[in-house]
Amino acid sequence: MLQTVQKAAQVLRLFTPQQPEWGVTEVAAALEIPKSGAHALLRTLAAEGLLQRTGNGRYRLGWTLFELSQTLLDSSALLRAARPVMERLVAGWGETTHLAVLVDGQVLYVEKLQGDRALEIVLSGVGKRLPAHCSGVGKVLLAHQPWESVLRLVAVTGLVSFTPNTITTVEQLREELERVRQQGYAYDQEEVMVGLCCAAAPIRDESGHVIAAMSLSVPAYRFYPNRQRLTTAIVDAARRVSEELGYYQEEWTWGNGKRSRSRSSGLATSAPT
Amino acid sequence: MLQTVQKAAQVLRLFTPQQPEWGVTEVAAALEIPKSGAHALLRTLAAEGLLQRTGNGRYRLGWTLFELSQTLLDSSALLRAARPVMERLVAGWGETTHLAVLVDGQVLYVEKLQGDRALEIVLSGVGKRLPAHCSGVGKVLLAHQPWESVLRLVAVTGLVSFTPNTITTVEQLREELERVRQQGYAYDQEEVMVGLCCAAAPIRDESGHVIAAMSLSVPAYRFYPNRQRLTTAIVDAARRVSEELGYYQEEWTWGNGKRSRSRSSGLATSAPT
DNA sequence: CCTCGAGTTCAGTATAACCGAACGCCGCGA
DNA sequence: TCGCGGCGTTCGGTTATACTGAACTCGAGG
Repeated sequence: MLQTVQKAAQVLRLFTPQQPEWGVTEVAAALEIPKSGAHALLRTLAAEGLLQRTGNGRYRLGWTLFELSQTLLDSSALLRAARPVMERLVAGWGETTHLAVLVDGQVLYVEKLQGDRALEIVLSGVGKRLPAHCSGVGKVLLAHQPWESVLRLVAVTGLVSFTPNTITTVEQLREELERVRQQGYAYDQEEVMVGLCCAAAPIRDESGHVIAAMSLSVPAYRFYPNRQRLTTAIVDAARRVSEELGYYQEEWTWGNGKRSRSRSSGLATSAPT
Repeated sequence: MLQTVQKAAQVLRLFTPQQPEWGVTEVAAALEIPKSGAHALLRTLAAEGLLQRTGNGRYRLGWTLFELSQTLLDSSALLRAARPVMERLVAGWGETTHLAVLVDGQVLYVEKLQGDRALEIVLSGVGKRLPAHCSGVGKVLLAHQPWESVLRLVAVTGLVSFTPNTITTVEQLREELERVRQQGYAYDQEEVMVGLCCAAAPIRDESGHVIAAMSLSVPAYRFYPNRQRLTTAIVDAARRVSEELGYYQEEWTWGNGKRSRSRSSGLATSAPT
């Protein structure tokens, strides 16, 4: 691993909405490296356009990052496939849907469409991160990670509690992730915010790997009466996106030696309990 | 300068909408470095989330870039200040406005709002780059760069010709930039596409540096009759954004020893010819 | 079954990154 | 007005680091 590049990436990650501007001394202190080293990193990153210098010798994120991000979005089959499905979901239910991916153990929200009947969800926002153990999308994504990496990240970040329903022990988490993996969807039953529930399902790429998760967020009083229908809706929507990405459920039917794919069927393998 | 970080940034810049996926060998060939070096770069960048591995050992841009870009946009005073002004501009004229910055000698479009009477401009798009010598925003941005850097970039990229009106010689460019700097705005008179014109003006930050440019793009047959009004409109809009960023025109008025700022006046210093 | 091309690994060597100290600059307070 | 403190910046010797090219593994295609 190239340590210099690691340092550079660490520098980039320092820049947050809370502190979008850093000086040499601050960076040096944050990364615990000598000032001259921090200086070299900042200068180089700025020369490459990943950072920009402000007038007073401090640094902010650079427009090249914006350009790269647009390239990513342009070429992202995931977003292209998910957006129309999410729009239909919002149109049908009037609730809010999220699309999220996992980035080093945390949930990163990639897209968010709000319905007209939806309540304003402040916590989640496009480009924002949240811990993974407490949301529907987070549990779906964790459930399809190797258990050791889940343990590792729990060891680092811990299981922060938001509501009485938040999962706080490793044993609870293990059971929940096992259940989520088996049934093919996850619920968030007021685990991150009282009164807010959601149902989430995994999205797979052509090779079957879970690369994202989709959810419908619903107020608790509308969630519990409609849990069944919500479940089939989100699972079906996620499966449709997966199919768009080239993934087909592994239920092959053999007819005269040539196998064919079954492209539909609501919840054939994983029916809600 | 840290060469390793430079290499890493070069790797990131390889990823384009045209080729959003790269393998080790391809990167090694593109950067003219041995395979093992390219391998180390890609692995490290992927471990840091700036890239992601696809199933087949190739690489795409990573979601961390999306996150960083969102942080940039969130904390960008420029966009926050410019967006409402651009919306009013579009509402009033029904034409398309662009907001652009300069990133290593090229124009990067940061925001684009289309009016209802506007023609579809395919070339410009949010997150896309174009050469700077042929567009209104480009000439505005170049005009406020040191002339040596302009020369350097011309030496590298050349002055590509798009239409008969495109500037193609250094002498033309020097004169035009001088004029643009003096009068405080630039025109694009069918220099990038026949039938398409625009008027552009600079946006300055608190210290007076030109950090962006704004433009109104108009079909030629609507541009020439309305050039005066278009000019005042875009210059005024850009000045309003600059003021929002903390910049005030250097026309001080002295009253009883205490100086006060003059915040308005359409085109006091730079009247259209 | 063989080949080709891809990604990956490894160990020696040259070099590029690291470091601490010293410099110049600006703003703040005396 | 002067002096101080903190900042970003520069510099050259030392060491650890990144570079290199050859060898290895794996899969796809013929």
